[in-house]
Amino acid sequence: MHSFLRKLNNFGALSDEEQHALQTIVGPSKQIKRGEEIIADGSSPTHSTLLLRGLACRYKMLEDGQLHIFAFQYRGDICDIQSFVLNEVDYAVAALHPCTVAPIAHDDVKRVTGQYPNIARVLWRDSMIDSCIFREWLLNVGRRPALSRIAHMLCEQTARLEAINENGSHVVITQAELADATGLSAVHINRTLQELRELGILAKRSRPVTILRPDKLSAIAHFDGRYLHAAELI
Amino acid sequence: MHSFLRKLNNFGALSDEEQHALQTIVGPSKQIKRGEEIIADGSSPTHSTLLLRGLACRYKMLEDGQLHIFAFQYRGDICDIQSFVLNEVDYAVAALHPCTVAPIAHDDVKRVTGQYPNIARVLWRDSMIDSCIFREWLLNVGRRPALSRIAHMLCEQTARLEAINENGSHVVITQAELADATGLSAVHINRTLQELRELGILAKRSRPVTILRPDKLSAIAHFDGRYLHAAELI
DNA sequence: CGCATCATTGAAGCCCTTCAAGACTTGTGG
DNA sequence: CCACAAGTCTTGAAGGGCTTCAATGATGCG
Repeated sequence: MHSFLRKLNNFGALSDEEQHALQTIVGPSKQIKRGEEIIADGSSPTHSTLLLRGLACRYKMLEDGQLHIFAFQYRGDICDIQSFVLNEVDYAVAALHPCTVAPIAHDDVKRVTGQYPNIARVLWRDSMIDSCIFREWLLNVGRRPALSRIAHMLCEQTARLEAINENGSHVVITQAELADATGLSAVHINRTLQELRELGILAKRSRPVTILRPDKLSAIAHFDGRYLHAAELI
Repeated sequence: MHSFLRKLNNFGALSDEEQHALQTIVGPSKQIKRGEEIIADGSSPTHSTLLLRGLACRYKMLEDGQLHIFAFQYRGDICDIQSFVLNEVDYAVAALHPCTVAPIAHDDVKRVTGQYPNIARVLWRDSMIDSCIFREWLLNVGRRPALSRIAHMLCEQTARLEAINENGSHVVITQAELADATGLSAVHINRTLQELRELGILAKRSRPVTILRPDKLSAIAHFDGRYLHAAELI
């Protein structure tokens, strides 16, 4: 049913009963417009938010107005399980495309995880995969030159689309958003994408970003998708 | 007793019974020499490792031999709770100073978390704080110029020393290690530290790094320590 | 079919890197 | 207590990757 169930269940082998328990705590869905904020920075929501459709990002606003995106969220992702565990979020979530979201009340999560340790384990595991991705991004931003860095970002997003069975879909992220996520300037993103096109790795047309040679892209990025822990999903 | 208990207990208000359960699963401690590896990248340990004394770091080795440090660990930290939740670690842990460590068997963690949901919650919470720190580092590396970036790193490490009641202690991290953690070159770390000294923020002597004006350092770093979720500890 | 969004381009320059050598510090053994 | 080695810090010079600014061109939606 819910894509998040499929995702969570891949890890911990949830029983039917556990799956049912999880299904019943998902609240009524809601539409969010492109560009709208889903969760405000510094807020203490009483529910976590499940993304059912669309593309969202988690980001922080810096003191000088700069934006930094540190996660892209696809359907099935719980955008702020953190607010359950830590009560407060230290980031914001916004819709990059029109989204459908649904709330999961913290009280319900508490009850269900108390009753079924396996559910707690599976949610914990899901949030640890988030951590793996953060670390990989840290490496990416801290160490790799622009060409590899952007290649890596494209590889990851493609892998994540594949993991939710949207193989046909292209990465639809603007150059400005890519810049905010990689810590590069939009201008340099543009020039580097052109370089990838000239290498025959990306299609000439700039939108959507179309990967012609995933093998070469992975090689440039030194991409090893194991950190996504999504092997089971493909 | 164990410093990790004090740390965990600050969050979730563990009962005496729960604290006792946690205490009993800590295995016999072991000494690790400076520079020695504590956990190997890619390994699947059957226990997680608790740091009881010393300074360790988590890091990844890049394809070209570059090192990237993405976390410093102090006493009380569980270096790889991830291996419990995800079975495999995708990083290595090494001792930067002589360390004392103790194992916590995964089987015991599984038993105890199953029996006491509150313990699961508290461990989960601890690993989420890790995530908060990763995100902050991501921001730091991705966006801030060298001066702010290094200032931020110094602020964080000082705050963490204070959180474990080692106020008197100075940050004892070499310039090369700082470089590996901030994604800057060792040469530039050196020049930027000199700049901080000339500003009167750090003491003239280079070792140990001595902060004379924490207020100015925080201001340059735009440091807001709330993401450490250690307020209760100070 | 007009307007907003997104992508592209050129020029100038700075922040940071790399390389390579030398000075200082610290700990260890004689 | 001194000598030596290893580790750490410092310095200079040259250069490159990326940024900023500012303007123009393309795209696509209502």
